[in-house]
Amino acid sequence: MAEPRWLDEREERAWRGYRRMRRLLDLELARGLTQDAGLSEPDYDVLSDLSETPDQRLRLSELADRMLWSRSRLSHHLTRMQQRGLVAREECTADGRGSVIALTPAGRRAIEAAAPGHVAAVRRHLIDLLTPAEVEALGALTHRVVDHLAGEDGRRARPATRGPAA
Amino acid sequence: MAEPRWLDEREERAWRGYRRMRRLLDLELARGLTQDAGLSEPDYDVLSDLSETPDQRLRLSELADRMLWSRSRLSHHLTRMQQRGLVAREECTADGRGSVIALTPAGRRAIEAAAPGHVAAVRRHLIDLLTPAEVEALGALTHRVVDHLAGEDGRRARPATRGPAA
DNA sequence: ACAATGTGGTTGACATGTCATCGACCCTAG
DNA sequence: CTAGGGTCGATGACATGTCAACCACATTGT
Repeated sequence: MAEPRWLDEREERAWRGYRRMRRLLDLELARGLTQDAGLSEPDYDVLSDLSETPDQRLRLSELADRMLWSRSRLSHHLTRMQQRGLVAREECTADGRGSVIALTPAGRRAIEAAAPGHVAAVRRHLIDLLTPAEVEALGALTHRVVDHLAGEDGRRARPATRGPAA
Repeated sequence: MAEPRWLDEREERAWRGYRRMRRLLDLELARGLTQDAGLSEPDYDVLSDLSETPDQRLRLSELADRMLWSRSRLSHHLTRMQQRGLVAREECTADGRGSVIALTPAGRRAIEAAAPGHVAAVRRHLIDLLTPAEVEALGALTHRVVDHLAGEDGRRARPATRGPAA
């Protein structure tokens, strides 16, 4: 691999734009969330995924898989959220090792309070700046990349250690 | 703000896709970098920005601004990179407070060794999966978002404290 | 039944990022 | 020239994420 195909001007522009957008958008959304809801983005994601579930509760590993987090990270984060009363750990009847994470009433209140402002921010700083065609293209392109990464070589890219690669 | 405009199906798809892509792509690129160059993504970014500069050196705050990092974060990170011999801190003749960050020979070797593989990975996992039209669209859309965030309300979204917004 | 092995989750040590603060220095007004 | 106020960068305390064990339980084969 002496000389690879470097990025041409357009590709470079897309790549740099992506990185910059990533950073700025993150800062802005995080700022909004903490400011008017006292939540971090990770907090929001956890609460959001939990609240979308029929029973308001999920096995830790199920939640970790959905979020693409390592179990370790999630466990640490849940400990902190639990101390703030946003979630609760329950025993798993089906599997003695397991841990079921449940949204508490306070957690539900927090996500319901945060969601409108957060969605509005996502619109204001991203979605509403795009044409319908661009929204469509972004959806298509990101899903293609995700499928690619989750497929073929995706086993290596997982946060959790699950690969049969030893 | 009782009931905001929630995201419709397409918007939701784009937003979720973006978040997932973000996470998976990051994991994969970071994995590649550490594996075959012993660098983290932040390391790579620092070295990359430094190496693109005519003199291989930049003022700390100039570098921080380009990277959209806080000076504090950069200072901490540079301390670690300095200990590994990748960069050096030099005194700034023009401003006694200032600090000039220089790429060391080892740093240059590291970035040159890492770049081909990294670019190849960016191609393999992103750019080459996109049609030319999508590359173009991604460039356009990200830049529009960046301009929006860096402009109007961008002063608030900066990592460094610089805004006259008090 | 029970050893061997695998999996779910937690934990501690450590790497990294954030925030507030500080000392050193620059700049401008008087 | 010098006092006041700002900026540059470093630092310490703390929040967060990663990695490698580890324990408890489940599962499998015999």
